[in-house]
Amino acid sequence: MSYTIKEIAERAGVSKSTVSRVISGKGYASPEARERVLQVIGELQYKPNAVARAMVSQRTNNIGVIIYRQHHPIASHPLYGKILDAVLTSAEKLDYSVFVMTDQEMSLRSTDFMLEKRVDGLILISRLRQNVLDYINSFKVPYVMVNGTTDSDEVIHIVSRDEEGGRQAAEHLLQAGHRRIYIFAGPQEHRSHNLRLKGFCGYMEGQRIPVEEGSVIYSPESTFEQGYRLMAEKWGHFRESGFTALFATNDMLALGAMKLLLERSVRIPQEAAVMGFDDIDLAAMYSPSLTTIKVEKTRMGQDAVRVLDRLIRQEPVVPKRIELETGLIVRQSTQPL
Amino acid sequence: MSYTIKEIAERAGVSKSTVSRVISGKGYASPEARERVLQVIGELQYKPNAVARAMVSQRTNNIGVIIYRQHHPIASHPLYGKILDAVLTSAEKLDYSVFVMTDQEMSLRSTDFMLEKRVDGLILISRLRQNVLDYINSFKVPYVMVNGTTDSDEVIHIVSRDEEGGRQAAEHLLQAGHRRIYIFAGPQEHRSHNLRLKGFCGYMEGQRIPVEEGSVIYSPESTFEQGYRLMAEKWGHFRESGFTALFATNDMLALGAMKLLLERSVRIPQEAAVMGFDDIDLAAMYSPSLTTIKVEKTRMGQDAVRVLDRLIRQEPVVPKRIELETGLIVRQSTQPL
DNA sequence: CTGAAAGCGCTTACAG
DNA sequence: CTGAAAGCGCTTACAG
Repeated sequence: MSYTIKEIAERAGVSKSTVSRVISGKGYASPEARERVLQVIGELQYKPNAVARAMVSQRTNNIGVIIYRQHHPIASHPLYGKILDAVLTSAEKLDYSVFVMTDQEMSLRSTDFMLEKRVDGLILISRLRQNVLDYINSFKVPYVMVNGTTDSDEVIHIVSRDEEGGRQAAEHLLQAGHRRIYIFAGPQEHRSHNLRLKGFCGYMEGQRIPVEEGSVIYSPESTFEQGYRLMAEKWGHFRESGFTALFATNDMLALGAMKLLLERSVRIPQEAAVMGFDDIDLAAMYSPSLTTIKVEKTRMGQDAVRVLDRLIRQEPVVPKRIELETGLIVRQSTQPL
Repeated sequence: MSYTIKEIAERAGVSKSTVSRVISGKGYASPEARERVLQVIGELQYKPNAVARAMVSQRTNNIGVIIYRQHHPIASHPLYGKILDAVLTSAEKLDYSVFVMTDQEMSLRSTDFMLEKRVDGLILISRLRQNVLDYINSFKVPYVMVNGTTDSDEVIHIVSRDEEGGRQAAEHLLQAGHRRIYIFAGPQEHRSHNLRLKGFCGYMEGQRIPVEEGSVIYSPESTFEQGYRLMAEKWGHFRESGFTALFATNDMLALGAMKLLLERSVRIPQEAAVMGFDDIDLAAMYSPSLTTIKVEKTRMGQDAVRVLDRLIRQEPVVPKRIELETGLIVRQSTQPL
């Protein structure tokens, strides 16, 4: 098929060892030998076989990304897709290739795939079951968790300051004059949804305007469709109880709810302000654009790669847990045009 | 680090060859031997080293996906992200792992990566330069192009019937009573944008309502922001010339334009109907939801994997060019609520 | 500075 | 049915 180091060696009139040395740049090679080898490599468009290399060096220069999602959009997920983009870009800079797998069942299968020595390390995105984590731990592959849920202090983990973000959201709505705020809370078993709600309620309480009983609507899913359905269902309650604002623990829920409101001809933000969390692309594109709390998606992907690279190279990783700042993004949905 | 076939062999009291045979299932092994080997494998959680396997079998069971994009959203791109999702899912079913690379410069670097024998085949998404294609061709890696642009009949190629889709769009707008239609045409060097426009204009001409000079606005980009900017710029022209509908050659342009119109308090569809192309998720979510021409994103990804698998296994691939049907999706933006 | 040799962890004929 | 041997394409000490 294609050329091997042996053929390069023959054509250049040197040994395989010498060819290997000039390619790697490690070890000596006389200028003349180097010259001839490079020449032949150029002519033949020789590409070293990465598999053979990995075999001997015990390093593949591949990293694996597993995105755990129960529902459909995965690579194209507005949040995880962005993180993936950043991982791809950052990995390339460090000369890693990246395997991407999605796992809808949080099974061990995707993990096994990766553990067959195909990768030097793993980036695990989103929430995964403890048994999967235990399984991964039982092999000693370096890995980094992004936006997941774990109690272990040993797990290298990158998250947002979701609780602080929840506080920022509450603060903004209060400042905008809202007192009666409706809340759509996504799946509470997810660390982020849970902390966002906690931060929000905590701030309100601190301001002596505690969140009322019955104004928090829990949702087992955090999709656009769910936000729409939920608002359709709760619309009567929302309107009759005199709420003036809606906060959802992620943008998709907020946007779905907002669409329903718009279809009911509710003027936003005049009659109802809406606020989300994540700052997905769609938030800025919507009409009205959605006020939200920004999550550092790109940074998460970059940090994941940076930290994983250190882990792979056995360099010390300082904080086991990286927490990224959130930020308030005020847009049309909470502010008059 | 982890166990090798040699250790399994020792513990099971057989030779490496026998272990290999029971793992692969090819070749004979006595029930007793098989039993013992399987037992040891289970106890030790032995995982065969995929790299060593690839080395000898000359098959990696990996495929590479390269997405060529000049601008930012890549994995998270509303169209390509969906295709990628389908590729990931389909590949897994056929036991392939997938490398994902994005290439913003359409350079040879990403290609080189893949050509270092890391993959059995390649899926190239979006438009790539001819020189990259020539380069890939000079090696004989099997590959499939998705939604690209090529004249070569040799290239296995999956596309949509974009011209037919353009016709469907025109037909729909005419039937809805529109005669004066404004058009935002994305980058014409892209096969899809070009054909969509061609199909649209062709149908109009056939109906003796040829598209007017000056009603086609060419755009070098096909982003949401660009659609918004373009409409902001052309708004005066649009309004004063009495256009009643806008057709854009993709959803992002259409949506961006629609946001501008909504901010100018134009009632959609009563005062201006808007129509896009692609049927990205956002189209259904927007308010008003966007009428569009559906592209079979999932099917594209599935077919790409299916065809590439045949190519890799050296089975005959029947049509070199697969064209997928488009379909009209009528939503609020062209139809009164 | 350079080459012969061993070895990475498997698979695959080939004898037995 | 089973094991010894060769080999996949590299890299890495080790002599010279």
